[in-house]
Amino acid sequence: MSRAVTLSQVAAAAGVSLATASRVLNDSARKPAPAIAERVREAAETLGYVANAQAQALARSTTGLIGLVVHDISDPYFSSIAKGVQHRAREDRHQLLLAATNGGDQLDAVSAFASHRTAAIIMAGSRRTEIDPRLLSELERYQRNGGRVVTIGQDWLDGARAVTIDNRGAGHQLVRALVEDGQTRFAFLGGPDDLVTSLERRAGFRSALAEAGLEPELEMEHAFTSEGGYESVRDLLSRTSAEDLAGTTLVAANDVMALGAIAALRHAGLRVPDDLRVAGFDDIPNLRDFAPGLTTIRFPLEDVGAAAARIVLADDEPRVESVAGELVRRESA
Amino acid sequence: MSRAVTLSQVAAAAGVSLATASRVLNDSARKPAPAIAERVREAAETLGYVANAQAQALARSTTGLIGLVVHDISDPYFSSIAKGVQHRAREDRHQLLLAATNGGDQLDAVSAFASHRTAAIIMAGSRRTEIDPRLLSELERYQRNGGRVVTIGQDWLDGARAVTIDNRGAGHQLVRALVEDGQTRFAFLGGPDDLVTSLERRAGFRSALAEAGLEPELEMEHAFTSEGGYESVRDLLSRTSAEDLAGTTLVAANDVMALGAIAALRHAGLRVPDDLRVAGFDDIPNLRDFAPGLTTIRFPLEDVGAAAARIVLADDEPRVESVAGELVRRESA
DNA sequence: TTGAAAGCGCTAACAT
DNA sequence: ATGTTAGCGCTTTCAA
Repeated sequence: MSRAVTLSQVAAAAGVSLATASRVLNDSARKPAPAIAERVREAAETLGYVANAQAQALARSTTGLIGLVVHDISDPYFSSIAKGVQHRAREDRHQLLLAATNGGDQLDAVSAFASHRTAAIIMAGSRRTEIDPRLLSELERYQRNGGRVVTIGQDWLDGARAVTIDNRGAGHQLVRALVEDGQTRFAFLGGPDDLVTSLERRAGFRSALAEAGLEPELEMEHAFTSEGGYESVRDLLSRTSAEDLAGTTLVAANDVMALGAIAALRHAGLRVPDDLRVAGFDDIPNLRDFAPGLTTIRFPLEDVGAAAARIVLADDEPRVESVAGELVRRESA
Repeated sequence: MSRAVTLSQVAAAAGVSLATASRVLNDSARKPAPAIAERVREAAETLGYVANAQAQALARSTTGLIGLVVHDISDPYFSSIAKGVQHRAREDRHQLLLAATNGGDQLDAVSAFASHRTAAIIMAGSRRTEIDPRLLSELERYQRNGGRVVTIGQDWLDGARAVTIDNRGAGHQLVRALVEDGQTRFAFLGGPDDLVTSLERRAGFRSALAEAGLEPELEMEHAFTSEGGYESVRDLLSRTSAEDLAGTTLVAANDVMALGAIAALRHAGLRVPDDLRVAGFDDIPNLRDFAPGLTTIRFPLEDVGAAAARIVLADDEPRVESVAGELVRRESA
C-alpha cells in the first residue's frame, strides 16, 4: 500500500492548494467554489485517489473505528450481536474491528484496540466472576484516554456504559411459567461456575423454584456450548436412570447447550418433551428449524448489539440500557 | 482518544531521544543499551504509554490490518470462515476489519478497507455471475496500490489469490453417492440464479444425474437461507402432492437451506428420510444437534478462512488453494 | 550507540 | 474564498 495517490498529487493536478483539495474531498464545513470543486473531484477521479484513513485519523485525532470483543464469532449468540453492531456501526459510518478471544485473553484484544485508537470498545464476551485486574486497568486507561466502553450482559465496568441483560429475571420467568404449567422436577444444566451469565440464570431458576416450594433435582456445570449441553446429559444419565429422570425439565443455561442436551437425549433414546423436557435462553436464530421447537427466553440479540453500538457512540443516550427476556413457548417444555 | 501519552513524553521522561525510545519500544533491528532500554520501558510503563497504531501505520506505510467482507456474519457459513480468518490473523499479528454487506454493496466495504490501507482483503461474500464493474475496478486499483486480495469460493479476480471450493465436484459426488444408493428421483432447491456457488452445485447435481441417465424432477430458486429452504418446500408442495413426491431426494444448495426445507417438510407432516430425503452442502457447525442428521458435503470452513488469511499474507504460498468436499452420510438421505 | 530531523498523508488554524 | 503552514505521533535515514 505504498503506491497510492496522495492528496497533494491531486491538488497539484487540479492546480489548487492542499487545503482546498482537502476541503473538497472531505466533509469540510467550508465549501470551495463549484468550479474549483469540480476540477479537484475530476483530478481525484482520474488519478484514482483514495483517502488515507490513517493519516486522517492522525490529523483529526479520531479514527472512526469501533472494536468488538467476542468470545467465539461462530457462536450464534455472538454472531447475532456482531450483526447488530455491524449494522449500527455502518449507519454511523464506523468500521468494525473484530477480536475473537476464544478463551484467550481479552487483554490482548483490548490492547490492540487501544493501540488502534478505536473510538469505542464493545465488550460482548461472557463476563467471569473473577476479572483479570490487568484487563480492568487496561480498560480504565483506555477510558481515561477518551475511549468509550460498553459492556454487554452486565454493567461491570466503572465509567463504562452497558446493555444489561436480565438473566436472573429470565431464569425466574421461565421456571415460573413451567411451574404454573404443572412441572415440579427441574435440573439446571449450567456453564462454568465462574460465568456470570450462567450464574444469574441459575439464580433466577432457583428463586422461582423456591417461591414454588420446590427443590432443584440437580445442578450441573459444563462448557457453555453445544458440547457442554451434550456432555451434561451424558453425565446426568450416568448418575441417574432414565426412569428416575422421567418428567424432569432440564433448564440449560443457553440455547446451544439446550440443543446439545436434546441431541444427547435423542441419542440415548429419550424423547423430548415426552420423557424429559428441555428449555434454554437466548432464542438464537433459526431455532424454527429444530424439532422439537425449543422453549426459551428470547433476548433480541441483534438489537442488543445495535443498542451497544448506539449508546457507546452517542452522547445523549442513557448510560445503561436494560433488556428483558420474553418467554417463547415451543414444544420442548 | 486525545489524552493519550505520546512517545516523546516517554522519551522526555526517560531522558532519551525520540528515536531511542522508538527503538526500545518497538521491534527495531537496533537494540539500545540495556540500561537505557530499561529506563525507557519503565517510563513507558509508569506513564501508561500505548503506541498509536495510526501513526505507526503512517510512518511505516503498513497497517497490520486485514479486511474481511462477508455477506451475513450471523450465517454459520460466514461466521465459521470468519473464525478461521480471525485465528490466522492473530497468529500473524494482524487485526481484523469486518464488513457485512447484507446484500448491500461490497463496493462500500472495499472502499473503506482501501481507505484504511488494509494489507489485504478477503472476499468471502457469495459471488454473483454479474459482478459490479465498479467493484472490480475498485479491487483492481486496490491491488495496483499494493493491496492483496484473496477470494473465497471461486478464483474470479485477476491478480488476486483464491481459495476455491469445488462446488461442482461436490454436487456431483453427493448425487452420485445417492444414486448408487438406489435413489432415482431428485429435485434441486437452489439459491438465486445468479449466485455462482448455487449454480456450480447445481451443475454437479445435473451432471451426476445425466451420467446415471436420470432427469431432475424439478429445480427451484429461492433465497440462499433457511427461509429460502423453507419456502422452497412450501412452493414445491403447492405444485405437487406429497404422494407424487414420495421417495424424492431434495438436494438443497447449502445446509441452512436444507435445514429450512426439513422444517417445512416436518410442518407439512412429511417425514425425512421416510417420505422424502434431504441433503445439503457445507457441514456447518453443530449439525449433530439436528434430527435427522443431515447428509451433506463437508467443506472445512474454518480451515478455508484460515487458508485465505494465510495465502493472502504470505509470499511463498501458491496463488490458489483448492478445497474438495467430503461426503458426510447421515440419516437425512 | 544515540540523536537530529525529514518525512508519512492529512487537517485545521491562521493568513491573505 | 483560497492558500500557508504547523502539527498529528511515529519511523528511519543520516550525522555525530
